Amino acid sequence: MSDAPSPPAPAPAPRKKRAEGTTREAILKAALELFSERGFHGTPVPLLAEKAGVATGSIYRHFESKEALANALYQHWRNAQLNAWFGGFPVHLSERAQFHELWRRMAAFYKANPLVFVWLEQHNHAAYLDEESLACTKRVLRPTTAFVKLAREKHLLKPLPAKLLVAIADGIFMGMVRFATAQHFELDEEVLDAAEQCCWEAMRK
Amino acid sequence: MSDAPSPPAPAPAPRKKRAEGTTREAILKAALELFSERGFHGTPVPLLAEKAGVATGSIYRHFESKEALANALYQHWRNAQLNAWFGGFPVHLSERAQFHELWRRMAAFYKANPLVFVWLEQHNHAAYLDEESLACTKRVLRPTTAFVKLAREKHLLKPLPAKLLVAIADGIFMGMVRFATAQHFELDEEVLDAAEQCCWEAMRK
Amino acid sequence: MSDAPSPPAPAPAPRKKRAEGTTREAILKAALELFSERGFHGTPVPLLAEKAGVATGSIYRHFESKEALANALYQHWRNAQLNAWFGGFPVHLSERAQFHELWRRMAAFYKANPLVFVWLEQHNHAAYLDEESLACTKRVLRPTTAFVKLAREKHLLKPLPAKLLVAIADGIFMGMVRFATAQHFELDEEVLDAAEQCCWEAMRK
Amino acid sequence: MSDAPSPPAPAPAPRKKRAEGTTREAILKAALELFSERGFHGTPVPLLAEKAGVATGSIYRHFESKEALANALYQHWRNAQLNAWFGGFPVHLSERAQFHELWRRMAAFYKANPLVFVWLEQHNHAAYLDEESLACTKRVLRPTTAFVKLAREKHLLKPLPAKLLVAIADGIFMGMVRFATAQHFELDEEVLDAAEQCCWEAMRK
DNA sequence: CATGAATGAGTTTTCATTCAT
DNA sequence: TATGAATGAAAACTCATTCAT
Repeated sequence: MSDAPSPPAPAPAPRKKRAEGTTREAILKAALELFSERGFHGTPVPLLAEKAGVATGSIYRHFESKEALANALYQHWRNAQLNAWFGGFPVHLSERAQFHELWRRMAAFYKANPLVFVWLEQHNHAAYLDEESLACTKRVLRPTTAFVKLAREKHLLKPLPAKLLVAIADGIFMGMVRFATAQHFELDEEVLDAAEQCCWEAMRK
Repeated sequence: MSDAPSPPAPAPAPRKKRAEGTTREAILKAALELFSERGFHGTPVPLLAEKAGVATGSIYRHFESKEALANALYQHWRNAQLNAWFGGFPVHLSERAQFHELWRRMAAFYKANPLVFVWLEQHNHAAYLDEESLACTKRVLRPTTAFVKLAREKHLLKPLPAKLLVAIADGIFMGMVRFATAQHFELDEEVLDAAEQCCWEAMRK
Repeated sequence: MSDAPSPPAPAPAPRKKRAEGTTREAILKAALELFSERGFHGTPVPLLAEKAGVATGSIYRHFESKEALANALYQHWRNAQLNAWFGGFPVHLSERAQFHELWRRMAAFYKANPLVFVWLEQHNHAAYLDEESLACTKRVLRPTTAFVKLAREKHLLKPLPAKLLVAIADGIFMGMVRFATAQHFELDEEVLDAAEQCCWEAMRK
Repeated sequence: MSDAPSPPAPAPAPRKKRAEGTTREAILKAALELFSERGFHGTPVPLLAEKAGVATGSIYRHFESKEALANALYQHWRNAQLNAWFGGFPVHLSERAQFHELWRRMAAFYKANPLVFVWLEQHNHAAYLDEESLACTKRVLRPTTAFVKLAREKHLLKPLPAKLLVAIADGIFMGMVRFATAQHFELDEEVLDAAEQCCWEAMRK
């Protein structure tokens, strides 16, 4: 009815200026590190902000919600992956050579962004991923499946469901990555080539 | 503030009667379902209690904490897995036959407890796992690695690090499972055998 | 990828036990006082909890959200008002006597719950009120309007829209209440009767 | 993190040009609309800025704080009201005629600024109003009270406290306004005259 | 004088855990 | 041993305010 005490004193704030888009990038970078280390639900936003070197509130200036941030991150990296794996792919090569090229690209992408691979694979079906994120996942799977189908038609690969072959290849790559991860993220040429050979022999007719 | 007459009977506390040990199991069952679906941090204890059909407080009668519950669950299933995979294993068979046997057992265990596989694989290095849980993981890995080493020594498998071979085999199995899950069909004999063959060819010299 | 520090230590908590329904009542009481004093948006939930003598979290055990609390409060008091104004109303009396009776009841209700009247009137169209709350408002208006229509038909009141007459009467009552509020909530018999007479003369033919 | 090339042109800061004083007025206009619709605490400054078509920071170029803005707005309109109600008031007329004139002026002011009336009436004792704002309120009340006292002395009005009579008249006016608002029609002559007559009969001896 | 990203305290809400019954 | 209301610290999110440009 009458006078209620006004809030204590709305606090000032030191300022920082960053180059265009830098804040967003910093947040995405921190999110990748923390999400892959501790999981989505295991990562509090303030921790994320601290790691990104920004204030908690700034997160929400760039992303609608924590969930939206996770989706943006997911889509960003799925797209980057799609590009790294298939951008300007040399389709004129023989199937075996194409496979080699793809394997190399996958490895290169992993080496450049070791956390990304782990995160993408582990959070495939997380409840917080939206339609668009799931669509991105499919977009990456499509060319792989197409390639496998073609090679299978040419009787180079086993007459198994293309998706099964893809799943197996993916599994082998993931196994190799896990092995590398256990060895402190070192993925040397030798292992890479060996795993590629394993994979090819797993699939080939 | 007072227009509803207070209820005449003070409602005696309902008490649920359960067979011995059943409550604990109901909790573990609910935990498995929820943890594998939503993750550890994504699963509130009250929800867990509801799914288990017990009161929230009852959880703490059976487990020290949520973390302790997760570890108990993890250890329970790692041990079950160890037993299912290697209990009374026919070590007298040929390596190829042993591999076949193992593959079959892995599949059988997966079919019997599909969620377990998913959960165990995904939460390998989670922060909430204690020493004992990690020890359980190693205990499962040991016989597999030993088998691979032996077969490799006999020049049946490629001369690669045993851990890499194991990781690859594991990856293929996981790929197969994912494939089955994605296609919404039971892991049938055909796919199972095909994947086994792929796996063997991946590893063999 | 590896061990993230588990949360600091999830804090214990002293307990309190209250009679059935007491907590809810305490919350509603505190909410009435604070909402009418500082408005809905001007009242932080922790303050509300403190005033109610409960923990912040307890609010959410009894109400879905702050908004739901406001609606529950609103509906509670609108219903109480309906009952106080019209419960067992002596419809056999003359119109003038009925008006007197109603005026007395309105005053009695105000005297018993001074804050309620103010709050109900001021927050009539607040954005946070739901369907049911608005329906409650209408339910209170209906008998008043019906009474006015009847008296107007008997040529006791001016031939004006019933809703206008009701609005005017309501306005006078509110004016009286504001006057009383300014005088430290004292609403003495004299003022009450005088205002009643004013109101009747405002409406009568 | 880096697959999009940074934009070629660094985008020069857009600057809005407005006629002198227009920005301040745009802010006040937006504030009136939002404060009367959602209340002071329910209106975020960024929303206000958006509605006013200015940047958030610009608000603080024209007003010390949100609270200061509310007070400026309040005072602005209380003064406007004072002027509209009593500026050059024809004090030579008979009391009844003066009352008619006042009623007309009140209605005219309401019609010209419907939101103002609502806001002024509802936020009379809000905690964020400062001394000066409250003084403005009193300044509007003074001539009304004086007029009522005079008329009462001349035995034209009931021998009641002047403040009660004023409160009643105010209540009737508000009731009329609410009625018009609820019926979604303009305050027409007919209703206006009828309410005036009601009000006079409520107060007159 | 204008801008709007950045800030961090404050707000709403959740949830692991306790304990009187 | 089971219950579930109560707790309060921490989570997600908001917003008044500042300041580099």
